[in-house]
Amino acid sequence: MSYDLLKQHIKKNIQIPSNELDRMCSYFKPFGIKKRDFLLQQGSICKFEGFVLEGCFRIFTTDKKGNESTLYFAACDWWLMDIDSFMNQKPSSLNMQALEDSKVLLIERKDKLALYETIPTVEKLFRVMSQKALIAWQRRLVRNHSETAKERYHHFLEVYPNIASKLTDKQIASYLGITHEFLSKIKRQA
Amino acid sequence: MSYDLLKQHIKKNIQIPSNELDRMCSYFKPFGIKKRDFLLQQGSICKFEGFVLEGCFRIFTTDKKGNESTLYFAACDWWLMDIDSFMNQKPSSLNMQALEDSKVLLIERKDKLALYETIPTVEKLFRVMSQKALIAWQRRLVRNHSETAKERYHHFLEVYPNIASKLTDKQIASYLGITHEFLSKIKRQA
DNA sequence: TTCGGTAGTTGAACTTGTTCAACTGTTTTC
DNA sequence: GAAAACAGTTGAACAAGTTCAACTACCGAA
Repeated sequence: MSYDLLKQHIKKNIQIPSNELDRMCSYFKPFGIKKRDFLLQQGSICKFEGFVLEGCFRIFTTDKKGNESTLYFAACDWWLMDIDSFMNQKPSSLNMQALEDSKVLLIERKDKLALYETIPTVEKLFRVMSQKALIAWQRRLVRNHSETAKERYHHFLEVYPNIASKLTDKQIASYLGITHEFLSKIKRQA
Repeated sequence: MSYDLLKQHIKKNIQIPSNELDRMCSYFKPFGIKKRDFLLQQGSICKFEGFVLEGCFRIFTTDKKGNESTLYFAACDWWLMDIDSFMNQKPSSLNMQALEDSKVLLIERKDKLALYETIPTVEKLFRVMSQKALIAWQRRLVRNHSETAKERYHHFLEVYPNIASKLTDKQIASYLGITHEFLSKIKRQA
């Protein structure tokens, strides 16, 4: 059953009565997407949030100079959201691209907003998840400031071996904030 | 009245009945702290969260190599929290130091946790605030990846002129992730 | 008021990471 | 099955940022 993973995930974050959990999950609809297709593209307005069941996504942005910067990768058990575009209904600055054939559970904006109003536990869930994400972003910044690209590369391989194995070096480089040429030189040394 | 600023801040983020707002704020206690003193020190366990009324703080961490990395500055109308240490009651990796004589409103951990349980709107408030903070951290990462130190420096001055004016170049450099010597060289060019 | 500590500047040598171009091998696509 | 597109490697020249040391100026404490 495709909702099990989502339910497990939620229960890892908060305590929730099973009737509320069922009701919440009932708004999520399964959706399949093919390798290289985009779930969201820069410039469009985000009307959903998603939870990855299978496959892998890259969430990245392209700046004025044309450089791609990868914010994060989302494999199984991760969330796909563009909070800024979703909450404020403004054009997104993010791209969400499937790196392989993938399956997600999507919830529409109106349903999500309704859930916030009708099930207080949903507020708690996303408060807890957002705070955990904040901790991770803070750690990543400190790491970027205090470690060399080589150290960051090896740390990434160590912490996300499953995700790393699905990625090209170019994608990893854009996550680390270096050129793929330099990543190639790092690998030669190591 | 010292609670006005906090109340205004909350109402900017969510809608909340005034009796709930009053009750929530009643748990916050005024606290004064002198220049150079620490509200929280690396290694200790964080038992509070705070809201800055006056003055300015620097939130930073010191890594194994002895390098300081500044996560953010908190002036009037900003929050002081170490979510990781506060939620998980583990030793903090952060320092919160007053850069000038400052006034804050502090809420104790047990009161904050009780508020989450008794006033659902408090969950919403911190969900919304955390999500806004997440957006800011994501933007900062992209900026670090796509801009030079010089560009980041000028952007910082532009966006936070009030805070920047209270800081030494050393503190700004540790926020930007560069050495203070290099910041000095940037300033010479500009 | 003097002394010690910290902030800021500068230069020279060095390390880290970029850019560009050329080349190789592997996937896609038609 | 061929052509085109993309991923990865390498080298040389370059740019960005660090390190260390020396120096100046200022602020805080006794």
